[in-house]
Amino acid sequence: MVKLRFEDESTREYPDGVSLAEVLKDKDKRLFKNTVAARLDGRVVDLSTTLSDGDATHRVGFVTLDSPEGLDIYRHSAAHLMAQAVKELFPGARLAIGPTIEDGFYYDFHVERPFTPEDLKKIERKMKELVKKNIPFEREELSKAEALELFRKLGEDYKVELIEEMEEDRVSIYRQKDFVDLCRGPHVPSTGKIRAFKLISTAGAYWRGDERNPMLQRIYGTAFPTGEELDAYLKRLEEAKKRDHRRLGRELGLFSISEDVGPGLILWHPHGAMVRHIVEEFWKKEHIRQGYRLIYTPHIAKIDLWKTSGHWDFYRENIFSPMDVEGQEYILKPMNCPFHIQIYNGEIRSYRDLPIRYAELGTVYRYERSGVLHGLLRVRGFTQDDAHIYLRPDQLEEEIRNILKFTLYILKSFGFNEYDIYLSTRPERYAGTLEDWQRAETSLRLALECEGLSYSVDPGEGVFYGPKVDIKIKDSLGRLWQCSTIQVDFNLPKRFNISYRNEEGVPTQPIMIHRALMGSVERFFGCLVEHYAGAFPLWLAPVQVVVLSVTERNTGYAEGVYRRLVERGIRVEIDKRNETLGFKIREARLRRVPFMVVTGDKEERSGLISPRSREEGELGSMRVEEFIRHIEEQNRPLEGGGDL
RNA sequence: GCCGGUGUAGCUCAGGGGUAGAGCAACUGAUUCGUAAUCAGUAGGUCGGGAGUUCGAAUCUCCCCACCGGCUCCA
Repeated sequence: MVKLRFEDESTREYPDGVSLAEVLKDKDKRLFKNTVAARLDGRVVDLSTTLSDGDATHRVGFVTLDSPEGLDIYRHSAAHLMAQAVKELFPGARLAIGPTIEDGFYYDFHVERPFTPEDLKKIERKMKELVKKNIPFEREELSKAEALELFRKLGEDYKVELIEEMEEDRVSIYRQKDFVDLCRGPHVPSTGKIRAFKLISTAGAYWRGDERNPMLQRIYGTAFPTGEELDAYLKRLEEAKKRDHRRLGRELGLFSISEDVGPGLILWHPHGAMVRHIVEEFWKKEHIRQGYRLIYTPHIAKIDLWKTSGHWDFYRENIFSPMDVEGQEYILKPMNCPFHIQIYNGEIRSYRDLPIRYAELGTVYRYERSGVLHGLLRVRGFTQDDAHIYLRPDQLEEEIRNILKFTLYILKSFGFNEYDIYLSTRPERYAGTLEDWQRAETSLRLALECEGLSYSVDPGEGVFYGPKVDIKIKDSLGRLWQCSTIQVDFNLPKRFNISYRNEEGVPTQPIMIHRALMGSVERFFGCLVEHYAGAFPLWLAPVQVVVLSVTERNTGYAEGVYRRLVERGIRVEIDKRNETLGFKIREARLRRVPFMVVTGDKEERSGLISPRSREEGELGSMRVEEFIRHIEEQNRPLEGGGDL
């Protein structure tokens, strides 16, 4: 007999050899349909797992489709289903890996010819056939040697490679009829369990993500418990595309990229430029409040500066080719730091001067490979909201905490409350001493913890010159873009041999911190557009108010109202075209203007105006002064520009 | 850079070997209108660029360029 204790604390006994599926049917038949796996003594296992006598009582639970864990198992099984279909249609295909990802799964194959969109349809049809056949997922455990022999015989050399690197001596495989895959599992009981799925796209992907390896063909797909949920997901994707900053950038007159100018180079149109201007003004004001000194530096400089900094050695593939100036080589700057160092180095610094904080909206140019450009989010010329801080070791911890607070304050001011934080630690090749690194990593960690932030650690992903904290923001399709970055640098101070005089008057090397809060103005603005779906809050809106005349009779009155708003510094436009009010409102709404002011005969007679808000609709009639007060109250960053 | 896809009017898209179409936008005129599209007319394109096949190419082939989705890389 097997003794089981369920999650509801009830216990029951079953005969030896009972499977968890049978247990489930006995325990709760209704649950069966939605259950994909079981939890046995804390491990997630297949429902087909059989139990035999044991001294202890087993703890048993069930994993259902409505849990994230259950959905993940379900999607992983869908990936196997897809692989089975691919193998049936393309017997020469070799299997690589097929994990689940957020919202779906993929599988990588080595094939002679890349998949076409038609192939996807065929594969999808084959998957449906296999679902109808309701083929069981059968688990089998083998020794490593047996597994190697099996996959060698099958010609699955990627699997062989994976097994060879495994540390365990036993591995598990899953079979669906003739299809075999190396897999830890668990899986749903049979293909018939998989109900709603769709293959989304194909893409080339390097084996193990290394471009020196062969390129495999990846198929992305997704699966949901029901067709309705799948449709809802696909619809959500469509909706998200409407928030794409590239689309809104054109529709709202924010920016453009011209083939004649060159890829990755941004033309800021008046509305986009206005938002940028407001963002930059806010940024400067806040930096001055935080004790930064604003500086400006050139766009080109002699190449030697970059040789000294090490960028020419380490970063050359991203630097545009040098240009010849009177026999001297100059380059477009890919980074601002060497300039800031020059300014620091311009005079002798005392320990009393530190920390020195130089901030610049510094435009840099980097050669990015053509396939990686992406609207405003990945470009070849961009403006970093850069700063370099020179400080004594004893100041490191406090300064990092201040920077982190400042960063979060800036992000919050623009409405960003969701982001992913990463701490990247020491890589194999590094500059500076182990002690330096430990101190810097601890400071970064401590700062994150003091702010109560959850973060992931990217071990060994730090830059060679120091550890860093990055904050990434999601775009409308959930892709992450690194914006804020705080990097400790032990390298440049040494390379440029910068120093301050310590208390004994001895030249001492300061630590340098690079930091960008928004990352780059372009990327940040792109994220901002998607975050607000183009509907900027009042303080950022390029046009805050549009005055709408109802008929041509009212033009004069409308102009008067318009002038009064302009005089108060409100960003206002007037629409006195010979169009219906409905038409003008529609246009202003499509432009996401926060306020419209209707001025018709009625208003003219009473000397009032009828404002309409983007969010709340009609606000009723009021005096111009009252409306202005309303606007002025709301015309500020979300945090109100208060103290940190 | 690599894999796949796409490129037709300012925008969204149809057409698919016999020399180009719609809607919206633009322009002109009429209308003078009350909270998401008033009506009518006009104009607008060497079909991304180049080469080739052909009597004839926007359409077929090749090479480039740009964009889109991934991979790699990154703010």
